[in-house]
Amino acid sequence: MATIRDVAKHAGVSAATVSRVINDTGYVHDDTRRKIESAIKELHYTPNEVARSLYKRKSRLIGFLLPDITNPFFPELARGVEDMMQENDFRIIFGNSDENIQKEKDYIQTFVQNNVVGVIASTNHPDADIYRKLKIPVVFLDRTVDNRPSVYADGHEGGKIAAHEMIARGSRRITVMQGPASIRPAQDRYQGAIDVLNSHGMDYNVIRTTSFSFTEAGKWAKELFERYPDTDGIIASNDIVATAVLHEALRLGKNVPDDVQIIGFDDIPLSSLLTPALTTIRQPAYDMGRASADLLIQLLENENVDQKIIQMPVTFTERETMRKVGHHG
Amino acid sequence: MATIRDVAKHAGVSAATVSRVINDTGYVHDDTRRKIESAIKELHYTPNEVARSLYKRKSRLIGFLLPDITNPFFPELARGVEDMMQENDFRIIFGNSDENIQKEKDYIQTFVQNNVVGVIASTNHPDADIYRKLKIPVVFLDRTVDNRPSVYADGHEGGKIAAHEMIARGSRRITVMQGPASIRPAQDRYQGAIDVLNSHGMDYNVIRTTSFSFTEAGKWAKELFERYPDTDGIIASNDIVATAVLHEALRLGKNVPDDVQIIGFDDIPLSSLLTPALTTIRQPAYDMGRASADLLIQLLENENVDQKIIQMPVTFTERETMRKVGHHG
DNA sequence: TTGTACGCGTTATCAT
DNA sequence: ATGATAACGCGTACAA
Repeated sequence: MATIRDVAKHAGVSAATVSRVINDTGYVHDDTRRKIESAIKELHYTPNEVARSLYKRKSRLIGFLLPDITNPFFPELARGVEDMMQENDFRIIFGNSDENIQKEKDYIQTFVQNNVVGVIASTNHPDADIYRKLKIPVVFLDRTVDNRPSVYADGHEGGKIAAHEMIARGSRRITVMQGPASIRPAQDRYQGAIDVLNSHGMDYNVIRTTSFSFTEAGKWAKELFERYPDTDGIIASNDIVATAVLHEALRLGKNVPDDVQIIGFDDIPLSSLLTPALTTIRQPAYDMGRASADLLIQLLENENVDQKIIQMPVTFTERETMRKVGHHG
Repeated sequence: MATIRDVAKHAGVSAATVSRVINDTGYVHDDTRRKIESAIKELHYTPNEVARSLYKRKSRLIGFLLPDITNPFFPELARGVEDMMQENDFRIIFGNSDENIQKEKDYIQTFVQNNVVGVIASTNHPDADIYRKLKIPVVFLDRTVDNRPSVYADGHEGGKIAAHEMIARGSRRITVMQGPASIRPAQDRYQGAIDVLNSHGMDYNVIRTTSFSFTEAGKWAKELFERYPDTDGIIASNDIVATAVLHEALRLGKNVPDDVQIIGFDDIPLSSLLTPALTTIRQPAYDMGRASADLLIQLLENENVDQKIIQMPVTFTERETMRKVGHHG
């Protein structure tokens, strides 16, 4: 790899002058500029980001922490973050935390050791010391705390809509799947749903689940129909669980949506390809990713960011696992 | 952030001695070691990786390039890579290439600028100059070329199995979906399938597709049944397409697998949750990711790696979109 | 066993 | 308009 000194020698100038043309700082004669530029090309010189980072005490790297990229909600988020960062010449150091606080700590530490200028984190512990003590901007994605910079969808509203539609389309023995207690968005959805259910004086059942994993989703679906075999409406904690519930319902010979209505949350890409296609509350995952990256960049540029907390709207996405309004038995 | 000199001052020694205890290199008296260790703790000192990287001309970072993390096959792969790297104290700089050679170039360049010690790439252009000229080890994941280090599944064999099972279970008017011409694994599967079909003297139809995206999968599914309404067996290029085909078949009132058998490729997590559950050729994605990371680490540690090309086995995963052997009409 | 001095590649400051 | 030089934080010869 050629260094700035090699270029300087090649062009018959000093390293300082080369630095000036690279960074477009200070004066430099057109002729020398041209000489330097051609030297750069000849030697295929590109600046060593590590040396830059050392001197400036900041890099073009940002840290990005996700619970588990294997959960289909997150790739969309990640893609949004990555695209936006890429467009702004930032690179991403990426890690999965498995919601494990120790892993988070380790990652954050190495992020700092690598001079990242900011981090985007989707964590259950946004109020942990690691984050509070960080001297670089942090944007919390999909989860939030106090009034620290965050981007997340309106889960509470989503839960309300889900319950509302369930009732409007005729379900009367509704089961709500609560989702992991440690995951804030899951609880928001749940709370929104039961708020509406309660305010309508409806009776309902609750199934508690402890993860969003594919492997366990089937288990809860089975449990659900064993405990509440005559439930006629299910508000699932996300699309994975909803998919498992749909699968189990069909396996039991139930007609969806005539016997049971099902609604999910997230709108992951496969939801529309299910049969019947899954009705769900959509989160704009990709846009959330982009928005979080955008917010972080603003924070970096230190503009007085007016909007540090961005709550994205959630939309009822009507497909085939719920009946038409007014068309229920 | 405390520096090594701060620690030295605090412990009343020189920076060199501190460096010795950190890296466990050279002699250091137990007493001074203890003093230094406590100084490190008090100051919460962690070494600056950037300075290290600059001095040693190598980091603990590796570059990881994927076509699109949004394609559900890749998160598993990514998770495998990340887990293995994490266990070995490497961090990952991640990018999506969209199969776009220019984007790949840009990423590889910035990887190099950041002193990554190696890269793992899933690319359609493993023979491109950028990779040939790289002076650090590269492992090609899911795709391969010449005899450069790679980890990939046996797509050709997978295609053969798929065709074989289709025939064994009674399909006679088979349609093969070819998948994007630019994607090597897609062509391997296709080739494997038609090899078997041809050797059995079977007639078959081909549908060409140009991407693996969710949005377009439905389009090809429709096209398929319009052009070949009486096909009774479909070998899809991957599980996404297979899911779309299944969706369309059911929409048209066909019985799967009695009227049409369908087989996918990959075994993405949702495949088993479809109804009927998708029969498919499984690639061990997570293990492939791990294996590629392991291979890269070996390459990093010593040049003489015996097994530079790892072909992983593919397995027929029987579920519900194909009939039982011998039970066909 | 420990310290000194230098270099990794870059940028900013201060001369010229 | 350009160059010399110091500094960013660390690790390694080499000296002591």
